[in-house]
Amino acid sequence: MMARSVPTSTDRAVRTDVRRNREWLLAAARAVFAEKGANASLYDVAKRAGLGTGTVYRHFPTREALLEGVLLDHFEALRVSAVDLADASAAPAPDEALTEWLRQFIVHLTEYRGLAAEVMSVLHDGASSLSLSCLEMRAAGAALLCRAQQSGTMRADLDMSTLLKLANAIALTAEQTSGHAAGQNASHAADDLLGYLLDGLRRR
Amino acid sequence: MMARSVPTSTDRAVRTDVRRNREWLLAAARAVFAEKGANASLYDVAKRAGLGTGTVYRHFPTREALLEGVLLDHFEALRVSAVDLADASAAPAPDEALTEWLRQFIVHLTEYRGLAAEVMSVLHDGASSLSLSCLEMRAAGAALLCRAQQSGTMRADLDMSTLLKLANAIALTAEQTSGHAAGQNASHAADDLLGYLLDGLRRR
DNA sequence: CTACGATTCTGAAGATCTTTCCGTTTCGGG
DNA sequence: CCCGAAACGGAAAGATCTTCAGAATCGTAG
Repeated sequence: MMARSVPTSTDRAVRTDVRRNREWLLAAARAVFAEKGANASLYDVAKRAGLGTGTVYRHFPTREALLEGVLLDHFEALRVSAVDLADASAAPAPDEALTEWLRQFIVHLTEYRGLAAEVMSVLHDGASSLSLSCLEMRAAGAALLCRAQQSGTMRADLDMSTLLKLANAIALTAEQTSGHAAGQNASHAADDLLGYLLDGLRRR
Repeated sequence: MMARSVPTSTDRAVRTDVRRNREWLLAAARAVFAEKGANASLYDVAKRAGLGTGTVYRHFPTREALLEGVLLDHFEALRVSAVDLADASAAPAPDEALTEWLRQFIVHLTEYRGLAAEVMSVLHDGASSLSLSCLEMRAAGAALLCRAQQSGTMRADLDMSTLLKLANAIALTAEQTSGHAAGQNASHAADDLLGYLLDGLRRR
């Protein structure tokens, strides 16, 4: 193993203030997005973090990058949840597990106003870093879909990509439907719509 | 009947240049939206029309108003189509008629890039003028839904509002999915998603 | 045909937001 | 404690939306 004591230009100890500022920025972004929606100005994020706008761009070169930073935790939570729900020992039936996971997916996407639309416009690019950062979540979710298909309750001619698109569409609709009051209303509307959709995706 | 020869302050002959400029603006908006998407700058619209930006705002106080002007023709076409499809004499079965109409609805909403998103964010305000301007189209479409429900193929607990929101979300999703190549790809993707959705909205 | 009043048009300016840039500050190893 | 590299701050440029006051234009009346 190469010695860590000979740092090169690409391998340098990360300054403590850099890491700290990155955390501050993510926390500020979460707070501002929750308050003003996912389209809040980056100036507001910088101000809330007590930093300059230039620092935002140093850490997150684009708005998309900042969004990705905020969403990574959500994707990881969804991945973990998918793994838990797929655990054969304590898990619910395959069909219920998939339903519950999609419900959670939609809850995460309606967390901030405008988030579903942002994710939508970026999730299906393939090349986008956001797309890559959720690959593991998609894989874990795909396992749930596969299980449901093998158990015979879900259509066989349904791929994970389409399923996520439909869930995304429902999140988008639920967000619009519930007006400006986020929370229970959106969740309830989303549950109804998801119920309709899943009925259509089940085997006859 | 009141004489037209005694114009009051509120009833005055519309200047020819005003009407002409309004048409120029709508034509320019259609061209620019088709070329650069529905989020094109209003400055571009003004420039294309050979008018100043202030003139855009005189005719259409908000971006939403301009969008409405552009969409009126689309809504009317959809209303006519709904009436045709509901015509008992030559119409297809209720279920197929509704499906076909929703397909057309989605085609119209994917005409310009970004249009579905704009409509989505504005259509469900109730108070918005865009929402009002499509009331007749909604009514005509609702007749199709009602027919499908009475014929027993569609669920009874489904309202027009929810159905349109879902169709809107699918248009949006399809648009994002198919990348930047509008046309057949988007239509095809949308057809798939709509098919899945409608399966869920049908009666068992 | 011309003059007049009301309406409309223009384009510069203010406001907001995104993004870049460089002088200044800060960190942490030596 | 010193120094160089890296990071920070915030002004400024660019883009877009929107407003406004003065200039231009139209339609009518004389």
